[in-house]
Amino acid sequence: MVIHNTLSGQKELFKSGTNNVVKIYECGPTVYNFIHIGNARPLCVFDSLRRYLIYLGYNVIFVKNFTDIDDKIIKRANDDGVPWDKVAERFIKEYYVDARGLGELPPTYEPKATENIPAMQKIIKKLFESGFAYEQGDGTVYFRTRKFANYGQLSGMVLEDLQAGIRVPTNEQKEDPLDFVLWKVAKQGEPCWESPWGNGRPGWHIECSAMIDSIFEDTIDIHCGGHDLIFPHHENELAQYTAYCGKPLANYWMHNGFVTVDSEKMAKSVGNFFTVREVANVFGYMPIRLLMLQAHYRTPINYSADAMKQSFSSLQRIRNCLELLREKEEQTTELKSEKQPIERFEELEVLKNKFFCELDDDFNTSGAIGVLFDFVREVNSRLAGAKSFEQSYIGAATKILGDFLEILGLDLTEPETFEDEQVKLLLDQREISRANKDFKRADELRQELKRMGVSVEDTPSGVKVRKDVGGLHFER
RNA sequence: GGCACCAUAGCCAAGUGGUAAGGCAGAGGUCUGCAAAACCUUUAUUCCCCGGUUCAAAUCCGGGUGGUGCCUCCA
Repeated sequence: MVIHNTLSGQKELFKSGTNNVVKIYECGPTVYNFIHIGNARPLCVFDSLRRYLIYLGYNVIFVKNFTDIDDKIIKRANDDGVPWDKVAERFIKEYYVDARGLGELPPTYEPKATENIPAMQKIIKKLFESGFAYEQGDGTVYFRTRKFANYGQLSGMVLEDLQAGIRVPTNEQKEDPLDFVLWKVAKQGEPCWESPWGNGRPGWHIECSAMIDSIFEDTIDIHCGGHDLIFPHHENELAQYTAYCGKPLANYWMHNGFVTVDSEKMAKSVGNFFTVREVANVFGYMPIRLLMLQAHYRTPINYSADAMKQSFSSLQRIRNCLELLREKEEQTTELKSEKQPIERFEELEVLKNKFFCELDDDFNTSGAIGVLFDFVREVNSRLAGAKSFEQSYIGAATKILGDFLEILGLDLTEPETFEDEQVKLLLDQREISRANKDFKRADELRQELKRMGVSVEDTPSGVKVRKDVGGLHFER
């Protein structure tokens, strides 16, 4: 497998650590709000990467943190009039709802910043000893950026070309405008922890370095996150970690492209964001996941309600194929009592190999999904034309398709349910009309159901009901 | 100013030297009471523009055009 390493700017052959262990760290959310569609992208992409590595037989240790102390959390707490830790607690809970909904496997470890303060202080102390850290009068501690020779190696930035303060006013306290905060002095009424430099709280960048150090105790294999984290966040993490222990922080750096709205970055600060929750309430979680994986992870994705509809419809095609396989499977087991061993079918094996070739090339999920649809066509056409059901073919196809979906994290097992009494009533009425050969009335009822977002199919094995994309409206 | 990135059909989107995957939407056909699903056929003589290299370019090189991100909040 080759992956694009931000550090080198090139695709590199992926090599794991000893004993097939792969250590991955993803920068997790700052928990001050619901996650938005943009946040969903690294979540889906790197979860699928993890799933693929597991499939390949690696022992993956996956760590994702919660930034549970931060300016924005404090602000939200003040705005809402609740304690800051209650804000964090609340949105961690909400995060879990969305993360599990999107099909993320629970990370191996989910450290919280507030539970790793000693680990951060340990690093800062060491940086003081080696002269990389300095304290200003009020108790704020900074990192001496220019002392770290390789600063800029990840982002390709050259110190002289950086325009400090172009976006945020520079701080006069710093020796150099490019220095960044390791430890912030506590302001009146803000949460704080004791430290040798007085009461305060950690800077943002130190959190991740410290959590990686305390959990992995060594260079990790893959560090991933959004493209916007390359500079300064990951650059700073890398600098302070290497200054601290002399080792690289990660062997491979992977960064996903943005989700945009009208070609503009989706961000909470811009206000053009859609939360995962509100979109999932209309379309469901899996169409969001498919949308995230349908483009290569490094290219931008433009979010729109139309894109969600397309994704929803695409997913139905896969779901139909799964259901077809399931139905045929049920029919065959009636004919044959003994399970046959899974055979290999040349045409299926070819597609299976193509699928993995795509993923092996810088985790090209877009190409892989293209192969998945080729696979769906192959299965559909084979089963549609089959006079007698071939149990071994169905078994093989079900297994391979199941593996594809497992790797992509697309869970289509949940049946679509219609608890609506009105829907049930109309369906019953339609069946009565059909039984009486009153097809005009039956067709009217089908039209009415469609307007309600329910599509009705008459099949030899009975009436099939499902959500209709025409019934999905996303309004703000 | 520096760094990074993007432009492929009505829409979404792979493809980085060998003659344009896949999905959605549309059209015609098979099947169906009619539909739907599924299958078959069909939808880009061409990949933002202009040069160049090559037997061969969406792909490499040079120059444009349009758009985006980062430069201490950000996935």
